Amino acid sequence: MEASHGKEALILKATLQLISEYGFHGTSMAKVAGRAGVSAGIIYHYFSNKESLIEKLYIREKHHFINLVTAGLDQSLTVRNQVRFLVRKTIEVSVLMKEEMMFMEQFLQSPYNRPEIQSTVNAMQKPLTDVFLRAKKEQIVKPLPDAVIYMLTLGTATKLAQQHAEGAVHADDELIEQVTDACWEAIRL
Amino acid sequence: MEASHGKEALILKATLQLISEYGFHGTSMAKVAGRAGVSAGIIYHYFSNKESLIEKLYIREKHHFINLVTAGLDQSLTVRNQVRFLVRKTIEVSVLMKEEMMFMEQFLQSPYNRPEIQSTVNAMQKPLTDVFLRAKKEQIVKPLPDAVIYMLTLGTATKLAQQHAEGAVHADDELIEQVTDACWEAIRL
Amino acid sequence: MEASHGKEALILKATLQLISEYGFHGTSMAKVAGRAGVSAGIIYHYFSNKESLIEKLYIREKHHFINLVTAGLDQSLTVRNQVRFLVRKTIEVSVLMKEEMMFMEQFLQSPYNRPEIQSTVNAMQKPLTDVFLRAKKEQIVKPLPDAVIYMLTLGTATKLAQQHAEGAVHADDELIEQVTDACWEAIRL
Amino acid sequence: MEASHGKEALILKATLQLISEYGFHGTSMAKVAGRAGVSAGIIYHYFSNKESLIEKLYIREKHHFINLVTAGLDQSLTVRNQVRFLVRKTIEVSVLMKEEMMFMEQFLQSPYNRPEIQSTVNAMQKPLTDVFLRAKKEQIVKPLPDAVIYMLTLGTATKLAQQHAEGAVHADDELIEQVTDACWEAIRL
DNA sequence: AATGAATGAGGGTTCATTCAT
DNA sequence: GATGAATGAACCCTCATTCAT
Repeated sequence: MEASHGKEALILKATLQLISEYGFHGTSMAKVAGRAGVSAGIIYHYFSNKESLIEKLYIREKHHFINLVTAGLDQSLTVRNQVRFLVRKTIEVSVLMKEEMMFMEQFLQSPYNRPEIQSTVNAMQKPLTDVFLRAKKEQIVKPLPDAVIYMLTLGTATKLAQQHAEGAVHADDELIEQVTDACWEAIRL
Repeated sequence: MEASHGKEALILKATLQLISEYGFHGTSMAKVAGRAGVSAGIIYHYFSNKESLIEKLYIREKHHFINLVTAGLDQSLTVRNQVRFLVRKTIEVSVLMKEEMMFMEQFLQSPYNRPEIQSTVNAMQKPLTDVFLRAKKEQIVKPLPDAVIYMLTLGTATKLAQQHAEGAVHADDELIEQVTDACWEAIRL
Repeated sequence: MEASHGKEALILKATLQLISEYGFHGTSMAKVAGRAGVSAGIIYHYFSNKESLIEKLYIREKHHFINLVTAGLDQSLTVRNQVRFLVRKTIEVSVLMKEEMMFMEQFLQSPYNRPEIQSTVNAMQKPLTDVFLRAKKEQIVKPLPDAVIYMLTLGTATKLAQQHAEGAVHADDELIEQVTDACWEAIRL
Repeated sequence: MEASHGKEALILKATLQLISEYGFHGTSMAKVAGRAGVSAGIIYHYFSNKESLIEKLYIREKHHFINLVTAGLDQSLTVRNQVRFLVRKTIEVSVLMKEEMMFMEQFLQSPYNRPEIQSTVNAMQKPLTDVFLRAKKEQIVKPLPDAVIYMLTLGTATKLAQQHAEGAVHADDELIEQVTDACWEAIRL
């Protein structure tokens, strides 16, 4: 019963791995099939084309990522602490989901990215962005454009995980706490 | 002698434009030749292959970028103000050099990037990184790993320019000053 | 027993429609299955392969077509009027059976056509060709090869229907009568 | 000097042969390359894609065909005799250009055919169609739609050549004369 | 120095057919 | 009888690179 969907999952997993390893350019449908242990043709049974395969993978991974980051978000905390929670969690989850993060970063700069996709993602991110909006409304963070606020916090968090993945730094608990501090200092009023 | 370098420059310029417009995947050697107004074959007279062409372009643009950012760096300023100068200048230059920035960002995540190239770049960046090292030594910024310090300042500065290029924000003088502040707050002790 | 033939008929009908709409090249077995509302696999229960499906469809449609054209052929008429009857009827039926005609025309020029199939068809056409043979024997039409006689009459009749289908002409009763005249003039002695 | 164009001609020739032998469906670009003795890639240096290759071939062959048919058309003849000349010549040329005729016939029913192409062809055919228009104006042929007139003459002429190619009849001088007669009888007033 | 024709491997995709269920 | 997932060969096309001119 889940065997029928097993193949679709294998294809998605293989795509994720290959793109994180070799990039979009180095990931052909034939390689995906090979890594997934299926024939090339069957991919088109589950996905209408390469673009659709990659889009669906992106949406799925982004969804998963957001779920992990917002899981355990405690609304009874102060907004300040909710912001810090989200930054810290973004780093932690990004560090753990190395392949997924590399894929998602690459996607953003690939020709597969389209405004409609980011609209979909923005809608999914609402639970997350709401916290930052509230912080701005309560005037505990600077009155900067939303995009700048996210860049200074979640963007930085993601970048730290990238540096960790590249081996440039080691993101242990202490460093994660320090960077969470730094992000907060960047936006606090 | 100059004529021959003229053609090399045309090729590099065409490559830069095309990659910033269409990405690596959408930039074939034939298109480069077409845009540069030269034959496809002659590219291989100046560059041994596509990889080499793109590497040389990256090094050249990075060099140019660093020169522009560090130009006018006043050693008589306080270290704090030198740091702020570099952050502000990084934003300003990045905003002006849109195509170059997009190319360099794409390069970093492309399969053309290699550790040796980043070593070369790191050497070029010494005048720039020295300022940050001094700031750390003088204990006016947090004792974070160098990579993290750069990420929180120059990385953020670059990212702001990207957002500006995408139209997500408008990087006017006021916003540039605010983000420079934010970066400084992130790393100051 | 009837239910099973119902599915076979659906498949044949879908094939006819699709080929008349999109041609042989644009008609995949998957599309046939979709249009017929059956699974792709079941087609191979009724037909051993695509070639066989198309052959059977051709024979069936040709048979149907000949039946319609020869229905009502009155042996008590003069041979001249029997010939004219057949020409007129060929035009009329062809105009009405647009899809079937387009399919049969395409079949003739496709790689699915084979001499054996035309032999089978020729046998079916005997009631029709007999009239022309008698006309030749009675020396009321020119002593041309049979194939030429058919070409000048039935071939032309079919072509008129094609032009009608393409919209190049409008085959109303008057034009049908005129072309019937023309065909007769072409072969009469 | 003509060597550079030699390859384009080889490709066109190979395409013509293969389509006349195996039809559109049986003629892959790889087979064309093989038959022409060139690599598959070079075809796209001369033609932007398969569609363009086939279109250009069709236009070229049609042009050639019309030139041969109208060559030697004597305006000092009576219109009746000019019509007969064109019919006879159409048969003769079609019989000689077997491959070209089969290709052109297949093209008409292929998905590569488009209204714009037929417009282009119609313009080329003007010297030919003008003769028939004059015959209608002089009221020596029936007042039938142009398309029907062409069908009854040139269409039939072409069909005879097809039958000859298939071996159904042998189009010798006598038969050609007889069919020319028949076509004339079909349309004369 | 310079051209652009030529190659051939590899790209994404389609499709007739098979087979476990 | 019936399904539709699965295969794999073939399809059209692109591209970095080479080489005769």
